[in-house]
Amino acid sequence: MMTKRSLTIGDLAKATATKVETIRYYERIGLLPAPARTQGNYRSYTADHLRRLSFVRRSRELGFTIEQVRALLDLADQRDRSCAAVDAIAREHLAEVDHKLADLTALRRELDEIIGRCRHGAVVAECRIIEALAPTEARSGH
Amino acid sequence: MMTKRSLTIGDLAKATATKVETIRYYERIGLLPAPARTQGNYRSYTADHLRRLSFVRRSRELGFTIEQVRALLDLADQRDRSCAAVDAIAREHLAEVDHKLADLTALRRELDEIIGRCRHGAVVAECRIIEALAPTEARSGH
DNA sequence: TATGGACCCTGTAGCAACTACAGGGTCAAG
DNA sequence: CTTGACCCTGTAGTTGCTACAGGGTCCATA
Repeated sequence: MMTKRSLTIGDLAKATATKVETIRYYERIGLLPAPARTQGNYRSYTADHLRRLSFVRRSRELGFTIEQVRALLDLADQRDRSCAAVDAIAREHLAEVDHKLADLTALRRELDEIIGRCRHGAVVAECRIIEALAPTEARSGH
Repeated sequence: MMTKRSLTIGDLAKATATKVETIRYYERIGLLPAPARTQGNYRSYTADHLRRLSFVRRSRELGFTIEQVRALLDLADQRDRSCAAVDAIAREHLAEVDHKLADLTALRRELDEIIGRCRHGAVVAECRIIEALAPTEARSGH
């Protein structure tokens, strides 16, 4: 297959499953270099832009923050530097993900427990879910 | 123990581990009713406010959105209505949490796999993590 | 009585990471 | 030559707060 000489912002959007507005946003915050313009002032992207945007999107999918992506891009550009810094960012992110997973798992358990308590008492006044949400010492009635 | 007649916003903040600004924010968006004011124009809260704010905080801790909390509060106020709607909101939220958990678990696995690939090749040019972030068809070299 | 510090007030701007307009211009097909 | 799909800039909205700035109030102590 042959590669197109240049891409419009719409082409790039389609190729990376990104919204046009998001691409412009990435340019504004300096994550994607500003491309050349056509006579009509349209952005004209190259294969390099496509590579870079693909990298950004993949990293974002994996939950890296914009700042982490920025750091990864900087590192990726310095091809003679040690890989250790890249590893560190990825491991740090993994730790964050593990933390979130633990939080979410605990929350899930609690929510499940609360829902399980629901005896489908006819009315809200006897609803065990509502009771569970109202902290003990603030509960009315007793 | 005896209950105080009224609470300042600071008292309420301490009692519910909420920032003062957050309480004012809840009032602004209509989640907490505007309390009476003192001569000096200070907010003067009652035990009802404390109960309601506690409910809000607990719900937020469990990951309900503001709009869900609003719905739960409305339902909690209509004490003669069926408990089914409360149950529905809670179950919907549980489904969302499960979905997030699944996403995060998949992401974790992928991230772990990518990091595991790192052979600590001396330089970024050979970094398997960077390679993994650059999608296959956009990878340079082949 | 003055004053200091802790508290309170309003209003607005900032955060992350986009998304969604409004109000235009450009371009290719028919 | 017009229609419709695309592109442009700039700004405001989203969620759920948080953080000021620039004031006012209250109370205890010197």
